[in-house]
Amino acid sequence: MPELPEVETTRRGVEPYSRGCTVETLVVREPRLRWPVPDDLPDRLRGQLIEAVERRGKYLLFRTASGSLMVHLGMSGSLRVQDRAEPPLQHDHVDILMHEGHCLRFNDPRRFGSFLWLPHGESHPLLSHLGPEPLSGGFDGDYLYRRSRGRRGPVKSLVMDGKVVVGVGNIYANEALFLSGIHPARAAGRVSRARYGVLAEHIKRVLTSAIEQGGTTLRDFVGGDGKPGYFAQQLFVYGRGGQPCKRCGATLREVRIGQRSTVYCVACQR
DNA sequence: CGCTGACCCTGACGGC
DNA sequence: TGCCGTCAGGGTCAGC
Repeated sequence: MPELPEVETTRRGVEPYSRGCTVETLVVREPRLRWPVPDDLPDRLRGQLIEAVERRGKYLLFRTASGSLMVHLGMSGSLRVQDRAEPPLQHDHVDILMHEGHCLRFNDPRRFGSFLWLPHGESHPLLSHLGPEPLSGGFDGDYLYRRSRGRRGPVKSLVMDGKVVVGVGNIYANEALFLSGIHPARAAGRVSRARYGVLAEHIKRVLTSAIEQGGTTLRDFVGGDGKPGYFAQQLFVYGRGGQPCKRCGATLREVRIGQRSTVYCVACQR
Protein backbone atom coordinates (compact mmCIF):
# COMPACT_ATOMS: atom_id res chain seq x y z
CA MET A 1 0.00 0.00 0.00
CA PRO A 2 1.96 2.89 -1.30
CA GLU A 3 1.84 6.12 0.62
CA LEU A 4 3.65 9.24 -0.44
CA PRO A 5 7.09 7.97 0.64
CA GLU A 6 6.67 4.82 -1.43
CA VAL A 7 5.54 6.83 -4.44
CA GLU A 8 8.51 9.16 -4.08
CA THR A 9 10.79 6.15 -3.70
CA THR A 10 9.28 4.74 -6.87
CA ARG A 11 9.79 8.05 -8.67
CA ARG A 12 13.46 8.10 -7.73
CA GLY A 13 13.83 4.45 -8.65
CA VAL A 14 12.37 4.71 -12.14
CA GLU A 15 13.72 8.14 -13.05
CA PRO A 16 17.18 6.90 -14.19
CA TYR A 17 15.43 4.44 -16.51
CA SER A 18 12.93 6.84 -18.01
CA ARG A 19 14.06 10.46 -17.97
CA GLY A 20 15.83 11.26 -21.21
CA CYS A 21 14.49 8.07 -22.76
CA THR A 22 12.06 7.71 -25.64
CA VAL A 23 8.94 5.61 -25.31
CA GLU A 24 8.89 2.69 -27.72
CA THR A 25 5.39 1.66 -26.74
CA LEU A 26 3.00 0.98 -23.92
CA VAL A 27 1.86 -2.64 -23.56
CA VAL A 28 -1.54 -2.82 -21.88
CA ARG A 29 -2.49 -6.38 -20.92
CA GLU A 30 -5.32 -5.39 -18.61
CA PRO A 31 -7.01 -2.03 -19.17
CA ARG A 32 -9.57 -2.44 -16.38
CA LEU A 33 -7.90 -0.38 -13.67
CA ARG A 34 -9.52 2.19 -11.33
CA TRP A 35 -10.47 3.94 -14.54
CA PRO A 36 -10.14 2.18 -17.88
CA VAL A 37 -6.78 2.79 -19.52
CA PRO A 38 -7.59 5.03 -22.54
CA ASP A 39 -7.44 3.16 -25.84
CA ASP A 40 -5.27 5.85 -27.40
CA LEU A 41 -2.72 6.02 -24.58
CA PRO A 42 -0.07 3.89 -26.37
CA ASP A 43 -0.43 6.05 -29.49
CA ARG A 44 -0.02 9.25 -27.49
CA LEU A 45 3.15 7.98 -25.83
CA ARG A 46 4.86 6.26 -28.75
CA GLY A 47 7.99 8.11 -29.78
CA GLN A 48 7.71 10.70 -27.00
CA LEU A 49 10.80 11.80 -25.11
CA ILE A 50 10.35 11.68 -21.33
CA GLU A 51 11.58 15.08 -20.20
CA ALA A 52 11.00 14.59 -16.50
CA VAL A 53 9.50 12.24 -13.93
CA GLU A 54 7.49 14.29 -11.47
CA ARG A 55 5.21 13.62 -8.56
CA ARG A 56 2.04 15.38 -7.50
CA GLY A 57 0.61 13.87 -4.34
CA LYS A 58 0.59 10.17 -5.06
CA TYR A 59 0.45 10.65 -8.82
CA LEU A 60 3.57 9.99 -10.88
CA LEU A 61 3.84 12.22 -13.94
CA PHE A 62 6.00 11.18 -16.89
CA ARG A 63 6.28 14.49 -18.72
CA THR A 64 6.65 14.73 -22.48
CA ALA A 65 6.33 17.66 -24.86
CA SER A 66 2.73 16.78 -25.72
CA GLY A 67 1.53 15.88 -22.24
CA SER A 68 2.10 13.67 -19.24
CA LEU A 69 1.42 10.06 -18.46
CA MET A 70 -0.30 10.04 -15.07
CA VAL A 71 0.30 6.90 -13.05
CA HIS A 72 -1.32 6.18 -9.70
CA LEU A 73 -0.32 3.07 -7.77
CA GLY A 74 -3.62 2.78 -5.93
CA MET A 75 -3.02 0.75 -2.85
CA SER A 76 -1.53 -2.43 -4.20
CA GLY A 77 0.31 -1.17 -7.26
CA SER A 78 4.02 -1.11 -7.97
CA LEU A 79 6.15 0.10 -10.85
CA ARG A 80 9.45 -1.67 -11.21
CA VAL A 81 12.38 -1.69 -13.55
CA GLN A 82 12.53 -5.10 -15.18
CA ASP A 83 14.15 -7.03 -17.97
CA ARG A 84 11.62 -6.93 -20.78
CA ALA A 85 12.43 -10.55 -21.63
CA GLU A 86 11.10 -11.54 -18.24
CA PRO A 87 7.68 -13.16 -18.81
CA PRO A 88 4.86 -11.13 -17.24
CA LEU A 89 3.39 -12.62 -14.09
CA GLN A 90 -0.12 -12.43 -12.70
CA HIS A 91 -1.30 -8.80 -12.28
CA ASP A 92 1.50 -7.41 -14.48
CA HIS A 93 -1.02 -5.16 -16.24
CA VAL A 94 1.13 -2.62 -18.10
CA ASP A 95 4.67 -2.31 -19.46
CA ILE A 96 6.28 0.98 -20.45
CA LEU A 97 8.94 0.05 -22.99
CA MET A 98 11.76 2.44 -23.89
CA HIS A 99 13.78 2.56 -27.08
CA GLU A 100 16.83 2.37 -24.83
CA GLY A 101 15.69 -1.12 -23.83
CA HIS A 102 14.34 -0.43 -20.38
CA CYS A 103 11.02 -1.81 -19.21
CA LEU A 104 8.92 -0.33 -16.43
CA ARG A 105 6.42 -2.96 -15.34
CA PHE A 106 3.21 -2.09 -13.50
CA ASN A 107 1.81 -4.76 -11.20
CA ASP A 108 -1.42 -4.20 -9.29
CA PRO A 109 -3.44 -7.10 -7.79
CA ARG A 110 -6.39 -4.94 -6.71
CA ARG A 111 -6.41 -2.75 -9.80
CA PHE A 112 -7.02 0.46 -7.85
CA GLY A 113 -4.18 2.09 -9.74
CA SER A 114 -4.54 4.11 -12.92
CA PHE A 115 -2.82 5.04 -16.19
CA LEU A 116 -4.20 8.27 -17.62
CA TRP A 117 -3.19 11.02 -20.02
CA LEU A 118 -2.79 14.70 -19.15
CA PRO A 119 -2.53 16.84 -22.29
CA HIS A 120 0.14 19.54 -22.21
CA GLY A 121 -1.11 22.84 -20.84
CA GLU A 122 -4.34 21.39 -19.52
CA SER A 123 -5.37 20.70 -15.97
CA HIS A 124 -6.71 17.32 -15.02
CA PRO A 125 -9.86 17.07 -12.90
CA LEU A 126 -8.09 14.55 -10.66
CA LEU A 127 -5.29 17.01 -9.99
CA SER A 128 -6.97 20.39 -10.06
CA HIS A 129 -8.54 20.23 -6.62
CA LEU A 130 -5.55 18.81 -4.80
CA GLY A 131 -4.19 20.59 -1.75
CA PRO A 132 -0.54 21.58 -1.27
CA GLU A 133 2.35 19.15 -1.00
CA PRO A 134 2.97 18.32 2.67
CA LEU A 135 6.72 18.87 2.29
CA SER A 136 6.30 22.27 0.64
CA GLY A 137 6.53 25.64 2.31
CA GLY A 138 2.86 26.27 1.65
CA PHE A 139 1.96 23.59 4.15
CA ASP A 140 2.30 24.58 7.80
CA GLY A 141 0.36 24.96 11.03
CA ASP A 142 -1.25 28.24 10.04
CA TYR A 143 -2.51 26.68 6.82
CA LEU A 144 -3.99 23.68 8.64
CA TYR A 145 -5.54 25.95 11.22
CA ARG A 146 -7.20 28.06 8.52
CA ARG A 147 -8.53 25.02 6.68
CA SER A 148 -9.88 23.49 9.88
CA ARG A 149 -12.10 26.36 10.99
CA GLY A 150 -15.75 25.42 11.10
CA ARG A 151 -15.03 21.76 10.49
CA ARG A 152 -16.64 19.44 12.94
CA GLY A 153 -15.34 16.17 11.49
CA PRO A 154 -12.35 14.38 13.03
CA VAL A 155 -8.92 15.98 12.68
CA LYS A 156 -7.67 12.69 11.23
CA SER A 157 -10.13 13.01 8.33
CA LEU A 158 -8.94 16.58 7.76
CA VAL A 159 -5.29 15.63 7.29
CA MET A 160 -6.25 12.68 5.09
CA ASP A 161 -8.40 14.88 2.84
CA GLY A 162 -6.54 15.33 -0.43
CA LYS A 163 -8.23 18.67 -1.00
CA VAL A 164 -6.59 19.92 2.21
CA VAL A 165 -3.16 18.31 1.81
CA VAL A 166 -2.02 15.50 -0.47
CA GLY A 167 -0.16 12.34 0.34
CA VAL A 168 -0.99 11.81 4.00
CA GLY A 169 -2.34 8.26 4.08
CA ASN A 170 -3.68 6.23 6.91
CA ILE A 171 -0.37 4.98 8.28
CA TYR A 172 1.31 8.36 8.57
CA ALA A 173 -1.85 10.14 9.73
CA ASN A 174 -1.99 7.73 12.66
CA GLU A 175 1.70 8.21 13.41
CA ALA A 176 1.74 12.01 13.10
CA LEU A 177 -1.29 12.37 15.38
CA PHE A 178 0.33 10.17 17.98
CA LEU A 179 3.61 12.10 17.85
CA SER A 180 1.62 15.33 18.18
CA GLY A 181 -0.43 14.09 21.14
CA ILE A 182 -3.68 14.85 19.35
CA HIS A 183 -6.68 12.55 19.65
CA PRO A 184 -7.60 11.45 16.12
CA ALA A 185 -11.33 11.83 16.69
CA ARG A 186 -11.09 15.40 18.01
CA ALA A 187 -13.17 17.82 15.95
CA ALA A 188 -10.82 19.54 13.50
CA GLY A 189 -12.27 22.93 14.35
CA ARG A 190 -11.43 22.44 18.00
CA VAL A 191 -7.69 21.99 17.63
CA SER A 192 -5.64 25.09 18.46
CA ARG A 193 -3.34 26.94 16.09
CA ALA A 194 -0.34 25.95 18.20
CA ARG A 195 -1.22 22.28 18.07
CA TYR A 196 -1.65 22.45 14.30
CA GLY A 197 1.87 23.84 14.18
CA VAL A 198 3.10 20.75 16.01
CA LEU A 199 1.03 18.46 13.79
CA ALA A 200 2.28 19.99 10.54
CA GLU A 201 5.87 19.56 11.74
CA HIS A 202 5.32 15.92 12.62
CA ILE A 203 3.64 15.21 9.28
CA LYS A 204 6.68 16.61 7.50
CA ARG A 205 9.06 14.76 9.78
CA VAL A 206 7.40 11.36 9.51
CA LEU A 207 7.11 11.61 5.71
CA THR A 208 10.69 12.81 5.29
CA SER A 209 12.06 10.08 7.47
CA ALA A 210 10.02 7.46 5.62
CA ILE A 211 11.34 8.72 2.29
CA GLU A 212 14.90 8.46 3.59
CA GLN A 213 14.11 4.95 4.78
CA GLY A 214 12.62 4.14 1.37
CA GLY A 215 15.89 5.27 -0.10
CA THR A 216 17.69 2.48 1.66
CA THR A 217 15.48 -0.10 -0.03
CA LEU A 218 15.88 1.54 -3.43
CA ARG A 219 18.41 -1.01 -4.65
CA ASP A 220 16.14 -3.92 -3.81
CA PHE A 221 13.30 -2.14 -5.51
CA VAL A 222 15.20 -1.60 -8.74
CA GLY A 223 16.50 -5.13 -8.56
CA GLY A 224 12.93 -6.30 -8.74
CA ASP A 225 12.19 -8.07 -5.48
CA GLY A 226 11.64 -4.72 -3.76
CA LYS A 227 9.69 -4.90 -0.56
CA PRO A 228 8.73 -1.39 0.58
CA GLY A 229 9.32 -2.26 4.23
CA TYR A 230 7.57 0.63 6.00
CA PHE A 231 10.29 0.71 8.66
CA ALA A 232 7.78 -1.16 10.79
CA GLN A 233 9.98 -1.03 13.85
CA GLN A 234 9.57 2.73 13.93
CA LEU A 235 5.78 2.72 13.94
CA PHE A 236 4.31 3.86 17.26
CA VAL A 237 0.64 3.07 16.72
CA TYR A 238 -0.26 1.84 13.24
CA GLY A 239 -1.04 -1.88 13.32
CA ARG A 240 -0.46 -1.98 17.08
CA GLY A 241 -4.02 -1.88 18.45
CA GLY A 242 -4.26 -3.72 21.78
CA GLN A 243 -0.51 -3.52 22.33
CA PRO A 244 1.19 -1.24 24.87
CA CYS A 245 2.00 2.37 24.00
CA LYS A 246 5.74 2.70 23.47
CA ARG A 247 5.71 5.95 25.45
CA CYS A 248 3.49 5.27 28.46
CA GLY A 249 2.58 1.59 28.35
CA ALA A 250 -1.18 2.12 28.20
CA THR A 251 -3.05 -0.26 25.89
CA LEU A 252 -3.48 1.28 22.44
CA ARG A 253 -7.08 1.58 21.31
CA GLU A 254 -8.28 0.80 17.81
CA VAL A 255 -11.38 2.42 16.29
CA ARG A 256 -12.67 3.26 12.84
CA ILE A 257 -12.70 6.83 11.61
CA GLY A 258 -13.93 7.48 8.10
CA GLN A 259 -13.84 3.76 7.32
CA ARG A 260 -10.15 3.63 8.20
CA SER A 261 -8.54 1.74 11.01
CA THR A 262 -7.33 4.21 13.60
CA VAL A 263 -5.01 3.45 16.51
CA TYR A 264 -4.22 5.84 19.32
CA CYS A 265 -3.17 6.09 22.94
CA VAL A 266 -5.92 7.23 25.29
CA ALA A 267 -3.31 8.61 27.69
CA CYS A 268 -0.93 10.38 25.29
CA GLN A 269 -3.48 11.78 22.85
CA ARG A 270 -6.14 14.33 23.80
C1' DC B 1 -19.91 23.34 1.63
C1' DG B 2 -19.20 19.50 4.95
C1' DC B 3 -19.83 15.00 6.14
C1' DT B 4 -21.13 9.98 5.65
C1' DG B 5 -21.20 5.87 3.40
C1' DA B 6 -20.92 3.14 -0.93
C1' DC B 7 -17.94 1.57 -4.22
C1' DC B 8 -13.94 -0.08 -7.26
C1' DC B 9 -10.88 -4.93 -6.44
C1' DT B 10 -8.20 -9.15 -4.90
C1' DG B 11 -5.70 -11.57 -1.39
C1' DA B 12 -5.09 -12.88 3.34
C1' DC B 13 -7.06 -14.78 7.19
C1' DG B 14 -10.15 -16.82 10.64
C1' DG B 15 -14.07 -19.74 11.63
C1' DC B 16 -16.61 -23.70 10.72
C1' DT C 1 -9.44 -29.39 2.93
C1' DG C 2 -12.37 -26.07 1.36
C1' DC C 3 -15.90 -22.73 1.55
C1' DC C 4 -17.43 -18.27 3.11
C1' DG C 5 -17.52 -13.89 5.36
C1' DT C 6 -14.68 -10.07 6.72
C1' DC C 7 -11.13 -6.90 6.41
C1' DA C 8 -7.59 -4.13 4.23
C1' DG C 9 -7.27 0.60 1.98
C1' DG C 10 -6.26 4.90 -2.03
C1' DG C 11 -9.43 7.79 -3.69
C1' DT C 12 -13.88 9.33 -6.05
C1' DC C 13 -18.58 10.19 -5.93
C1' DA C 14 -23.59 10.35 -4.77
C1' DG C 15 -26.63 11.89 -1.49
C1' DC C 16 -28.14 14.23 2.53
